[in-house]
Formats: sequence, C-alpha cells, structure tokens
Amino acid sequence: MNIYDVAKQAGVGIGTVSRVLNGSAKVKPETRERVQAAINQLDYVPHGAARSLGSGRSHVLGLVVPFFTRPFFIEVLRGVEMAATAHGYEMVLYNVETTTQRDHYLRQLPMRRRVDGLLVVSLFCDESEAERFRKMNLPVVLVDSYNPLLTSLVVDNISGARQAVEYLISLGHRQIGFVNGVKVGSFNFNKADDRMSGYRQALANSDIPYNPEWVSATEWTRAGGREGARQLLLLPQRPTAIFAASDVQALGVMEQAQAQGLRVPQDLCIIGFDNIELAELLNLTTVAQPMHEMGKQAVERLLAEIECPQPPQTVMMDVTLVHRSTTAPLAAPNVSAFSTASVRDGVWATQQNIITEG
Amino acid sequence: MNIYDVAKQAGVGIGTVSRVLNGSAKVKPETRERVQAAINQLDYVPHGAARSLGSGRSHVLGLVVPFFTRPFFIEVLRGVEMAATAHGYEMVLYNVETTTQRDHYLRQLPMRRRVDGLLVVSLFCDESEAERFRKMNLPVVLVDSYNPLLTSLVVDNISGARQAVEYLISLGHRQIGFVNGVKVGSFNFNKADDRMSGYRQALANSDIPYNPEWVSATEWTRAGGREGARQLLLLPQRPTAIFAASDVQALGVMEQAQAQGLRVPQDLCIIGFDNIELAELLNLTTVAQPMHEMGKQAVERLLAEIECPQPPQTVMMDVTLVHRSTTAPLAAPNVSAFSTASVRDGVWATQQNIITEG
DNA sequence: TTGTACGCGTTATCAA
DNA sequence: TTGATAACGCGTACAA
Repeated sequence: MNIYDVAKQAGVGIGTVSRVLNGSAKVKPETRERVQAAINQLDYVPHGAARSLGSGRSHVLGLVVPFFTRPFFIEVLRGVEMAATAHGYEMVLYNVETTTQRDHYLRQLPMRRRVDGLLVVSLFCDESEAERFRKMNLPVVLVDSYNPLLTSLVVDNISGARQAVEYLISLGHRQIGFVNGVKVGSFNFNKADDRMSGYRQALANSDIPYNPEWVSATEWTRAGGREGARQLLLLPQRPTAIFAASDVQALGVMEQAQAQGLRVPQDLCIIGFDNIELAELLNLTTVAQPMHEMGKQAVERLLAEIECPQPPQTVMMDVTLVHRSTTAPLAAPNVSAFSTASVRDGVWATQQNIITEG
Repeated sequence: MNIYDVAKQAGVGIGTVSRVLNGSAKVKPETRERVQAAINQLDYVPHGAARSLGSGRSHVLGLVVPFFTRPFFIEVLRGVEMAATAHGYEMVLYNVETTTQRDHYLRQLPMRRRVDGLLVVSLFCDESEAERFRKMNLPVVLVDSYNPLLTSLVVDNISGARQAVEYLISLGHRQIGFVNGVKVGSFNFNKADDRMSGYRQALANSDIPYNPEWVSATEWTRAGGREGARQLLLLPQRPTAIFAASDVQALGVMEQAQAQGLRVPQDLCIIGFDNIELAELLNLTTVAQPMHEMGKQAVERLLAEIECPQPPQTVMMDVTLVHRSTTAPLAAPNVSAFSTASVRDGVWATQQNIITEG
C-alpha cells in the first residue's frame, strides 16, 4: 500500500499524489479531490522513513536533556512539546545522566540526521562540538546554556541570584547562606558559577563580607539541599537566611530546618530558584524562570534555523522574584522564638495566610 | 558521505561494510578491522532513515501518554526510558490532552510505521483500534489500561482501593469519603470504575452502607481534589477519612482540610493512590504502584512482540499500601480537637515524628 | 568470505 | 498542470 496504489486508484501519476500530499500549489482542484478520495478510501498514510530519505527532512526534533524527571526540565519539556506539535514536529527524548551519555548524544547522534534539529538543555557544549554541528549543518539551539557559536537561550542567572540576595538584605539579613549546585562533569556549567556571582555581587553591593563558610555546593537534589543546609545550620554562627540554587534544593533546606526545629520564616528565611509547581504549593519565595516560554522560544528559533541558517544569537530571558511566605523581615535576636506569629505557623499553616504573590 | 565512501576507503564492497555495521558473523576479522578503521577515519554514521527504509525497522518506540507532565506518567516514562535506551531504542513522545489528539495518534500514526511499536499509557483503546493494530502488524502494549486483544499491564485497582478503605475501617472509621477521578472522554477508562468498585467492596465487606453523598468525581488534579474534598467536608455529616483516587488529588484534599482548619490525621485521615515522590515528601499514606517497573516491563514485552508476535496477555501488577502519617486511629468523638497531639502538628510538623513506613 | 544488483517509498527534476 | 524517471542510502538476496 504505497503511493503507486493511490496513483492507480485515482488514475494519476505518483508525482501528482506527492504534490497533493505536500500541499503543493500547482494541482487542479478537481484532480486534488480525486486523489484525496483515493487516499481516504485506501486509508493511505505516507511512509515516514521513505519521506525522510527523499526529502532529507524527518520532522523530528531531538531533545537532549539531563535528568528529565526533574521538575525544571519537565516544565521546559512541556513548553517544547506544545510548540513542536503545534508546528507538526515530533520529539525524541535523549535523557542524559552520565558524561558518557552526553558525549554520545552530542557527537554520534548529530552525524547523520535522524533529527532535523537538536535542542540541548542545561548542558555545556564546547567549541569543538559546536563547530561540528556547524560542519554537519545541524541546527542546534541551547537552552539554559551558552555557547557563542550557537543560538543560546539563557536566563539572567547573575541578576536572579543578586535579586534574591538583595531582597534578603532588604529584609535585614546579614548572615546569608548559599546552597549552590555542583558542576558535575559538563552539566549545568555556567549556572552554578553565575548564581554564585550574583550572590557575591549582592553582598558586595551592601558591603557585607563574603564568608566562604556560608556557602556549600551540593547535588541539585532534595537530599543535596538538605545536606548543604545541615552544614550551614550547624555552624556556631549560623545564617539567618539561605538562598538555594534551585527549588528542589530549597525543599531540602526546608526539611533540614524542620528537622532542627527551626521555623520558617521566623528562624530561617529561604529563597529558591526556578519556580516549579511545588514552590507554589509550599509557598516558597523563589526566583521564577519562564520555563514554558523558554521551551517554546527554543523550538521556534530552532525551526527558523531549520528553514534557513541564522546567525547565532544569545537571548536573555528575564527572571522575576516571586514573594511568598518563606521570607520575612529579620526578627530581633532572641525574640524570634516568641514572635507575633501564630504558634501554628509551620510552612503549611502559613500558606493560606500570607500571600503576597504578584 | 555514505556507505560507498566507506567501502572505497576500505577497499571493499558496500555489502561488507553493511555486514560490519550490523555485526554480521561472516566477515574476516582482518577485513572487519580495515572497515572499522575507515568508519572511524571518516566519522561515518549510518543514515537512520535509509536504514529504516531498507530494513523496515526504525528502532524507535512510540509513547502515547496523556498529560505527560503529571507525576504518575513521568515515573512510568522514566521506567520506559531506562529500558528503551538499554535496548538501543529511541523514544518519541506523543502527548495527549484532547480526544482529538488521542484519536489522531491511535489511528493515523500507526498506519505507516515510523515506530516499531507503540506503548499506550492510561488510555482506553477500543476493539476497532486494537483490530487495526493487528491488521497493521503494529506491536502495541497497553500500560494501566486493558484490552483483551492487546498485551495489557494493569495494576489491581480494585484490590488497591479495597485495601486502602479496609485499612481506614480497621482504624475505626465508618464515615469514609471517596474523591474519585472523572472519566473524561476515553481517558483512564477502567481506573475510576475499578477504584470505585474497590471502595464499595470494602464497605460492603464490613456492612457499612454506601452513601453516594460521600463520593465525588473530580479532575485528576490538585484543584480537582480540593474541590471534591470541599463538597464532602461541608456536609452536615462529614467523612472522618477520605480516600483519593490519586496522590495529586489527595494533595488537594490536604489543602482543603488545611483551609477548613482540620488537622491531619487527627480530624481527617487521608489516603492517596500512586505513591509519587511528593507522597513521600508530605508523608501521605498511599497505595503504591510500581511505576518504574511498569514502564520497564512494558518495554520488554513490547520488544519481545517486535521480535516475534506474541499472544495478547494481561499482566496484573501488585499494589502495596504504604503507611505514612496522614492516617491514624479514629479519635473519640468530641475529643479530637484537643487530642494528645502537639499543637504544631500540621502535616509538615508531623512528618518527622510518625513514621511507620515499611 | 566478498562483491553486485535490486528494492524500499518518497521527493524532486524535467520534459511534455 | 501533469507524468516519467532519477536520486536518496541502506539492507539483502544471489552470484562469485
């Protein structure tokens, strides 16, 4: 059951069927109808592989993403999915959890085009790889990562971190901890560095000395955040507020605070980064990234590049601080334990009361 | 840069190159090495589409899943991804959010094999569709759904629901609400019905009359769960415990309890279904499904079917009740408001104390 | 064990 | 506006 069958059934040549299939302009309406009827009658659907082979286009986008089950990536993925299907593209998922996998996907996969383009999320991409993409004529867009040779969509991590810490300072905090993420292999390369820069800039702007003891770099996980917080909170001179490099880590910080009997926000203020769904649920103050929008824009730029080569471009997306109830003005020392807040003010208890989200 | 270039470079015919590429037995080690060297030297990677066209195999698995961002599906997806890559298969994601999309993917997509097999998750599949798959010789495995003509992986939803409700009864509850999920179009067809059956069976087994007022069917979302709980909890005679058809809905129930000032588990016990990551985090008692395992098994059965046709089989996976801290023995009436629990016993506060997970 | 020729189902290019 | 025909790159009989 192929294009010849349809042609025969409709009494035309295969060229005409192909034109109808691809919505080519030059075909008489009457003929088109006849072909269409034959197609419907035979339940004919073109063969994808043959089509790819002939046209050099697969209408498939490759998506290289680390740890795709993590909320941040899921949200980006969602934006990608919506945009891709809207434009008639399919999406194949390459999950990266090891450096080997990363190298494999970024080196082998592009060589012969099973995909029309590649979206690389949160993965560092070196010059030689970028150069190879160019040589192969494989359109690539980076999301949450940067390379001068490739179109890159980044959020302003420095500014986001700075805003978060400046907000804490404005609340009266001076002892501000930072639970950063680690740079594992080639993952999340600039992210950790940039958020660190933002943290230090904010401190410097207010002439607060930088204290390396108040910084820890952990896995980008709940357990990591928890461990990081444990280190900071057991110091003789502990931070009164902690900025975490991701919401997931912030979650771990909250758990650790809970475990040590510290109330949030009275005894410890917490700010996360990302604004995943859970952040809203737990009323976590956080730096919001436009994750859906990033996915969508990435697809659109990639498709543009597939249509015709574009000069590499770096797009900076804005972040916004979302005020929720894990932050509050610094309580006067030694009074915090009996502050004005209700005794039931756990994280969950406050959630219905203090909503300043805007 | 194709197989001919490699052949020329190695001084052999393309047949030999092909044999090397596909690990065919009959090739002299010396020749193999020469070909391999040429492949490496030219950075040659075979063209996927051409390969598919020639062999009739794409090494791609289609994954049709509704609302893939929801935790249950993500977990299944994760299992699928691991198994698929382990076997050298790629994975293309078809997200379904409307009946139109469902029909499209289940009717058009299979017609001409871009994929070697299809995994359909939580979607009802009717006889005619199953029949069509058979006619097309397209291997299909159903996950969390059932059709007699197709290999189906299901969990025992009836038993799971029954276990949950029986547990509540064993704790002394007699007024047990049920926040079920709706059957939207062709989504989650049997699931809602089966969990309802389990609920009613448990009641019947203990001679507790079924009270339709204590049942509501909502969206499978947090907002849905919340709305369902609102209906039940505002009744003059309100339930003392609520069983929710999914963890996500249970979350909504928790929120609503919180909003009405009901303490969990003293004033209201809650059991969910699925055991998503969040359930552990919030210490929600729930019925656990082996989500990763389902994804993995599904892939393995699908691959087996791709190798050679198998008779349809229904595999029942076990569920297990996970005891956490949103359930407790029913407090004596009128005492619950001043029970022995600490005043700070919100959901979060209890989480470190009452852990009976096994 | 190796090389050759053909087929897979399209798209694209021409000439009509 | 249409039909014939040559790619597309590989797998695979079949012949050597």
